[in-house]
Amino acid sequence: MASVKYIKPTESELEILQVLWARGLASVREVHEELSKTKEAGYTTTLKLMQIMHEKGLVKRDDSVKTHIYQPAVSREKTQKHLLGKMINTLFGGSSTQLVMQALGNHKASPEELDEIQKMIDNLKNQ
Amino acid sequence: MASVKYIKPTESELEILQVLWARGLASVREVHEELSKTKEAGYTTTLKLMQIMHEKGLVKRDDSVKTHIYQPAVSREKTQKHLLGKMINTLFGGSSTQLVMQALGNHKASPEELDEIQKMIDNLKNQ
DNA sequence: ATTTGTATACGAAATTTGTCGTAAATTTAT
DNA sequence: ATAAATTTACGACAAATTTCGTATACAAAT
Repeated sequence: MASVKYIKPTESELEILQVLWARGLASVREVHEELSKTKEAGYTTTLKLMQIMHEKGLVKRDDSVKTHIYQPAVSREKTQKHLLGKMINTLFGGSSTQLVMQALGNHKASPEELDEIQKMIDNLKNQ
Repeated sequence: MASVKYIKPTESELEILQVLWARGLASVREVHEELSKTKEAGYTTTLKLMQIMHEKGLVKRDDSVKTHIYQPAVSREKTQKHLLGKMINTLFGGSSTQLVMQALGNHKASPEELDEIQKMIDNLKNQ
């Protein structure tokens, strides 16, 4: 059982992963254009970050062509699970309920979304 | 309107804040003892971190006595709100519902807690 | 063929974070 | 009063993160 160590993405790496998760595949240029919308950064900075992410195993890439094509090597769900778990521990005293209440209170959800959550709660109760 | 810039606590700083939030007041020694239960670190490391936190304005302290007494200068709620908001944006594509679903799915909540959440949802709906 | 543009590779610097050793001050114990 | 223990102050270092300049390779355009 070769346990694969979880690699915690940094803040900047998460921004890049966001783009890759949304698009599936992307070149450095494409990722950089996307990030530029909300952030000031040089092209080579993005390039370097993505190269490091490749070394770490956070992304895969096809470098058989001149313009390398990257894709995520870690799933969005697993990353969410890890970081959420950590946040629940270090910020909400281990109580996921506290986190949920805080999230619902501060960040408006639509009635449809609330319905969805309610359904999930019903499911959890009937187990 | 002198806008006060929000200071993002680091991982280690959050651990210290956790202790201070729980106790209200504490000396470096007390914080360090608490942290030692789950973590290996030297006393002066904790001291240094808390001094830096004081410079940053994350904690207040009474240094009129030999053993300085620290207390949090930022509220747990505000810190939760900030970091949660950031996580929703960088990891859940801006959807608090996604985060809530993920949290409920992965981190078991008791029936009582589920009731509590349900009540909150009902409230939000009737607005 | 030469120029222009785009891409990667690489090294290096600046920052941040976490770590700890040592000195100085002060309190407590002998 | 002296020694031992505790505490703060301070500097320095190592690792991680982020940034960018420059060199090199290669493709496309002229």
